[in-house]
Amino acid sequence: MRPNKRDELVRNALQVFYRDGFHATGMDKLVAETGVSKTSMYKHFRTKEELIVAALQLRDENFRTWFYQRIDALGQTPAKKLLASFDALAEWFQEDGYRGCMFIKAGAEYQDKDHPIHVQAAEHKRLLLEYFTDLARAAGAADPEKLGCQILILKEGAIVSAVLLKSCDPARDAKDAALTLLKGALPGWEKA
Amino acid sequence: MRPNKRDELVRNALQVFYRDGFHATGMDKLVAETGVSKTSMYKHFRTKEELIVAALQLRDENFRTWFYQRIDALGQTPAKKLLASFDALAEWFQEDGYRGCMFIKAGAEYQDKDHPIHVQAAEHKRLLLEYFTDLARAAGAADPEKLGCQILILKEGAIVSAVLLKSCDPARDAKDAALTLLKGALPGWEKA
DNA sequence: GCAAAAGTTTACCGATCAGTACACATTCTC
DNA sequence: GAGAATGTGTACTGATCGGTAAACTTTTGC
Repeated sequence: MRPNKRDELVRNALQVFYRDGFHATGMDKLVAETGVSKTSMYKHFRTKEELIVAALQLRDENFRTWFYQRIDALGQTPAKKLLASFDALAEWFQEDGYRGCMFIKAGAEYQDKDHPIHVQAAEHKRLLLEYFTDLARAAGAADPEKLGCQILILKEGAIVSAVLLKSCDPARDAKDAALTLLKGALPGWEKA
Repeated sequence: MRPNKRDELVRNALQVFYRDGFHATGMDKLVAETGVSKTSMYKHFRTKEELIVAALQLRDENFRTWFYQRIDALGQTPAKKLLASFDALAEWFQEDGYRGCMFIKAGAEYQDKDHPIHVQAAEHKRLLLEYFTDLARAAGAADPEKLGCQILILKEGAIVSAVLLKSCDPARDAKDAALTLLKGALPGWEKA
């Protein structure tokens, strides 16, 4: 097991950054919480920034793998998969440690558009947009770019609302909205 | 001019927090950028946290006042006002200093739901939800709570997407989505 | 079994963090 | 014009920030 400690470090650091935020997490806290010595950390990553980027890359991989798998399991056709996205989101929102989207938070803490961390966050959203757009195209939408973007907007809005609102059910309402959009965009398609 | 410096402090601190973030903004930077001495700051606010809460209260007042005014100017009926929200958002997104929603960022940096800063952010979203729900009710929606929440989800999603996506136009796509939702929710209503 | 790679502990660096103490200046109220 | 707010600059606290140095221990490959 050669690249062991490095991966373990990134995996554990990811949890801490997600739970506590980026600026609020110091390297000393990471030493305490990951069990990896500071010297080792700086042997693998030259700066805290590089460690954050690595954590975001892992998060992107983990999240999209999980998300796509749940969608495939919950929806059988492209159109139904677009809808099923929101069922997957509902499952996520109910998890104990749910704290919103790590990439929205990364973009919020590192706002400079050229900053590597911001770039990494933007790339995650680009990949999701591509995924939804591909599904919309496969479903036969006349304007898959627009429908894909709208589904993404609903997803991001639901994620934010699930953090900051207590009096409504964003996953359900976003899903219903998506259903309405699908009915409008997919002429020959009715009823989920 | 009695309560002068305090308001000036909050007004300037608001700009810095919005531009640079909360954890990333130290009190010394605020001294340099607001021209208010540290001693004075701590005479008005016992902690940095209290200053942030005051800045968020001002931001809430400023933003909602501006937002509601633009909506009233751009839309004449309740339904058209709901649509016009996204025209107002489009104007905001195009501003030079646009850096997303300050309350989403506040909620992202202070994730504990009981934290005063998080509470303040949630309150802002609650007020917006109430506003949209009232408009949906006035427009004659059968389920104004749901429609209001969906409009809010579209708004939050557009705000986030306007920060992290470069290849699409979230304000336009969200507006089109809102139009589709309105057509579905308002039986006797057609064409904006 | 041996050497190199990878990891560890401990102590440290200068800078910055939020927050305070104190002595002095300005301004408002009456 | 006196007293009370309200403001200021400067210097400071102890803690923490990101990052480094050096000496030591464990694991790994061959």
